[in-house]
This record gives sequence, C-alpha cells and structure tokens, in this order.
Amino acid sequence: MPTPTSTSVARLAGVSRATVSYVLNGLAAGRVSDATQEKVRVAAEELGYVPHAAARSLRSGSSGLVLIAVPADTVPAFGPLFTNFVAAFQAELQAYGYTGVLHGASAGNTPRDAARAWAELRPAAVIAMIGAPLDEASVETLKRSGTSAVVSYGPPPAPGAHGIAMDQEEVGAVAGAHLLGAGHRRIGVVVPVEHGLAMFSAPRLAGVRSAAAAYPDARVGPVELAYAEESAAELAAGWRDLGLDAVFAYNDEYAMLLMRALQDTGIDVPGEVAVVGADDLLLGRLLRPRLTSVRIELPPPAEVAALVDRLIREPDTPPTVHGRSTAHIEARESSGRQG
Amino acid sequence: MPTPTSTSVARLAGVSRATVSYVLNGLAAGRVSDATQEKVRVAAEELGYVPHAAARSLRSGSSGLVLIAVPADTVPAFGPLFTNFVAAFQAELQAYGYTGVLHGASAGNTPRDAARAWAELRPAAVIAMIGAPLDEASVETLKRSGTSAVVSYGPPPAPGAHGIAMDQEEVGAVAGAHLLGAGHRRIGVVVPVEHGLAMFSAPRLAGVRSAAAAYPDARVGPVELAYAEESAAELAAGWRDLGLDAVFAYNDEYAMLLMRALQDTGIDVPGEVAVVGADDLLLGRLLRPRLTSVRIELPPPAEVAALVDRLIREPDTPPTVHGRSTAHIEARESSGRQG
DNA sequence: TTGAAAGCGATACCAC
DNA sequence: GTGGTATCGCTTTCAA
Repeated sequence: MPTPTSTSVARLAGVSRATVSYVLNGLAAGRVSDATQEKVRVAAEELGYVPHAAARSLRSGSSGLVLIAVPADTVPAFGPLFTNFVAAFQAELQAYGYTGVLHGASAGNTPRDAARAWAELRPAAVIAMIGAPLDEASVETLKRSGTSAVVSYGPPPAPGAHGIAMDQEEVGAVAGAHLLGAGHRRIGVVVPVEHGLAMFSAPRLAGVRSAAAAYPDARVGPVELAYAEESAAELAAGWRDLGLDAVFAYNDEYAMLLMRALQDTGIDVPGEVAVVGADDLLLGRLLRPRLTSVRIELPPPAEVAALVDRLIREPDTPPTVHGRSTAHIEARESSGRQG
Repeated sequence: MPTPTSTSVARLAGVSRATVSYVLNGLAAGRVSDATQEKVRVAAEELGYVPHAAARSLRSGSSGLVLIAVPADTVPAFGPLFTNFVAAFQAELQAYGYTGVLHGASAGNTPRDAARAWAELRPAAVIAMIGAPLDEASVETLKRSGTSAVVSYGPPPAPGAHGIAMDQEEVGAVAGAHLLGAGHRRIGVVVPVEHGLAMFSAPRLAGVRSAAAAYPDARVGPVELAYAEESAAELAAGWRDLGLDAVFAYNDEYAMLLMRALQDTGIDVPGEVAVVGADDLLLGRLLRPRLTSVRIELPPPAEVAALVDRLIREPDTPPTVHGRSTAHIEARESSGRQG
C-alpha cells in the first residue's frame, strides 16, 4: 500500500487536492461546505494521511526547522545543565510552531562541512551550542541558503551571528575572586585532558588569571587531570611538590574526583588546600567537606526561544549579543568555611 | 540576494540544470567533459550553492533522515550512559550516509501526535529511545508514511516495531540476587518520584521481586525518594521504622543521596543496611564506603547503526528483538564487602 | 556531450 | 463552494 498523499485523500473524498489542502489547513472557513469538510477529514483519517514536510517546505519556502547544533563528541561532558536546557528549549520551540532538532556535528568534520550539512536542511534558525564548529564562512553559508537566524550559544559569536553569551571567563573569575578573597595565593586550575573541553577550560583558566591580576603576589597555573581515578591518584601523589594552597577544579565532577584523591593521600581539605568546583551539582553537597561550587545561571530556555522566534521573523536584525549568563559562588566547607 | 539554486549555478556556468546535477553528484563520468565539470564546480563554489535536502528527498522518495526520538522531559535523568550512546550512534549513522537527528517528544503530547510529527519528516528510520511514546498506532502511522524501520530501544517493542532490549528487569534481578545471596531478606527498592522515570523504576522493582521469589522469607517493597537532600533526610529519619536490611536505590545518584542521608542519621552502611546503586558511575567509587553498583552493558552504537541500515534496506524484515543489554554487579563496600 | 522535460507532494491564486 | 494549475528545487530518462 503506497503512502497516502493529498491526492489520494482527494480521490477518496471525491474532491480536488485544493479542497483537501484548504480543509486540512483550517483555511476552509466560508470556502468549503461543512459536509465536504467532514468528508475530507474522514478520508484523511481513514487513509492515515500525514502531510509531507519536505513538500510543504519546498512550496512554502521555509521549513520551520530549528537546528540545535552540538559537537557530538563533547555532549557527554556537558552534564545536566546542558541537557536540561535543550529539553526545555525544544518544548518552547514547539509552542512557537517550530520543530527543534538536535544535530551533532561529528568529530572529523570541518566547520565548513558541518555548515553545509545544516544548510541542506534549510533550517529557519541554527543555534550553535558551545563547542559547535561555527566560523564566519559557516555563518555566510547558512545565511545564503536562507537561514534567518544564526545564534551562537557561547562566546564568542562568529562574525555575522547573533550571540548568547555564556561567559566561561566569569566562571573562572568568580572562583578566583572567592579563593583570593579568602587569602589563597597559589592557585591551581584543573584543565581536563578530555577532548573537546578546552573550549570551556581555557576561558575558565583565563578568568582565574584575570581575577588574580589584582593580587601581585598571586600565582595561577594549570593542572592537568583526566576523568579517572588513576589520574587523580597520580596527581595527588605529586601534589605537595606543586606548592598550591587552592584549586579550581573545572567542575564539580573533577572537583569530587580530585578531592577524594587528595584526602586519600592524607592531604587535608580545606586545611591544606581549598577546593572549588562548578555547576553546583547536588552530589557535591554529599561529600565531606561539602564542595564549594560556582553556580551558573543560563539565560532561560523560554527567553532564548522568544529571541529565536523574533530573529526568524525579523531576519535583518543586526547581529548582537543578546543575553548573558551569570555566575555565583556557593561557598561551602571545601574552600575554607570550616565545617 | 536570493538563495542559489541549481538553476542559478547552471545559468552562471552556462549549462543546463541536468548537467549541474550530474557534476555535483559525481555522476558525470563519461557524460560531461572535464572542462564543463570544472565550470560547474567553480560556479557552485562562487555562489555558495548548497543543495536543498527537501527538494532532493521529494524527488528521490526518501530523506536519509534517522530520527532518534526521546521523551524530552526525561532526558536529563538519563545520564552519561545515554548521552554517550547517542553521540556515538549519530557518528555511526553519518558514516552510513544517514543524517541522525534527535527529536524530543514534548511532555504534553500523545503518542499519536508525536508519531505524526515524526512522520511528517518522512524519516528512513525512527529509533524510539526508552520512554519515548510509541504504541501500535504510532508504528502504523510511521510505516504507512514510508518509514522503513521503526526500532524501539528498550522494552517492550510496540507491536510492529523492531526492538532492542534494554532489560530493566534484569538490572533489578541482578541487584536483588546480589543482596539475597549476601543474606539480606528485607529489601527496599527506591522508586524516584520524578516524572518519567517510572518506565525504568517499575521493571527494576519487578526484577528484584522476581529474584526474591526464590527466597520464601524475603520481603521486597518500594521506597519513594525525590532527588533532593530534604527528601533523603526525611526518608532517613524514618528509616529504622521500615525495618529494612538492604536497599536497591534505583541508580547511583539516588544511592549516593540516600547513603549520605543514612550516614548523617547515624545509620551504618553497610553494617545496618546494605546499599546498591546502578550505572556504575565513577563518582560512586569516591564515597566511603564505595558504592556497589549494577553495571549495564548496552548494545554498542555501531551494532545498532548497522542494524538500522540493514532494516532500511530490507524494510520487510519481520519485527523482532535484535540485541539485549546485560547487567553485572560490581560488588563494593556499600553492600557488605567490608572495606 | 548536453539539454528538455516530467514529476515528486503540497499550496494558493484565479477562474468558474 | 469548488477545481484547475503554476510553482517550489531537484533528479533522471530520453532525445538530440
């Protein structure tokens, strides 16, 4: 049995395709009699007719697709913050009548290839999540192929794209300010060796450095760590040689890993070294000492969806940065508030 | 400047649209002269031409789209196991020439609506991840609209769909067997109150029950818990009244939460109560006592992608269950192996 | 070696 | 109230 089309519905209902289109799109008021409308609906139902999105978008000139572009290989490292955002964002988009779809740009691909793949789908908008490959040429490709809104979620927006700042530097700055304010001067910043996280870790390190600029006697340096117990144990074993009195551990997971390894080596937290994570995970509060963490507040999905909708309808809005995330310290025991 | 089409490329190159199509699709060998080919390529490049996927799929009859359907509201609760799978799976699909795309079925939608939304895209295949709404009618809708392969990733496959078993019951059974084998007879099973997790938690509870069937003196009952410290504290406060000597805590995160609350209440783990989680997260090993966990082995992404490819090319393969996950206990200190 | 043209499915203007 | 038909962008057969 072939796939039902508007033609088969028309045939079964004994009307023309035009009539079918009017009825099924709710444009039949005053054009088509109630009886005919009913016939059409019954026929569509009976055949299990579902309109063909490709055909419609070909005709109408736009697809209603909003592509949420993510770098496939780093998604797992994003954690609940990211996943929650995406879930809510998709729901919001649907409310606006768009179809939100997650598209992973696979590792090996150049920004150029990725942009081409996205452009082929003629999306109304592309939201490049942080880490997704998006350069000036990509933006140009997308725009030329009719994408109304290109939004980069995370700094810095490529030339021509709108931006929603997710200020990783501020995360580092907040952590740094907290530690420096508590009197720490030799600060290590954990830099995960895991692929794809450099986009986050580099600005976070820079943020700590900028906070330290105000303290002439402060030293800030990177500390490599892999997300595995052995790596943490190794790092902890040589810890005292590093001469650090505080560490900003990239995020809560790395912080927990490191803190445990330090404790197992007999290094007191926070006595000998203060530890700060980021993301404010629930699990971090379960450790003893409780983990101090930088809580990151993202622009809410609803706001981003509204922005996207606006940009789609006003495609000529000049590219700017539209919102920004904020970061706050949640001071707990691991950074000195002795518990 | 309008979006470039194959017509504009043809015009610029001074050839026909047919020639453009041949050249750009690599079907020009022996049909089009090298000089002409070059002209076409240059023209396409200059205009920044990107083919229109909708038009192509309309003409060719199929879209190369593989829809990975997820229940938007529960994704956050899935954790790295799920996210890793999806990332790798998408990469695999791309290698086969498909475009893998994640589509969240928003909370309020009926299975019927969701299926319609998917069917409009005319995907070559739909992979319904566990928790995605997929019933017999949905499968029928998809099939009628030309989807070759409908695969349900998680039990039970809806009638008409292929299945890849992710046996949640076995997870419970393995946990149960471990605890029973260690002599525990009054076993609590944590059931998250969070929406959307019932799909997992119910069969896990059933699995523990079935393991307990072999022990006439064993008692198994559900214990409700929300993913928040207050909920855990509340549960811990009334814990002794429950008279349990072991608990299977749904997954590692809930296990960690509960274990901490129990310890804070002065209840010894594993002395007074044994705790078992699931998913074998790295973080679970950081607690003291180390968390015993059920490690779940999913069918590898490459295998699933190969299956999908086969089903797309042989659409008439009768629906069956194609692979299954396995579960193994990772016994650590929290369930009695005193550390 | 190249081009004309049919047709994929849906929409919406214009005529009846 | 209803239907004919041009059109969106692309592929592919057939003819030149």
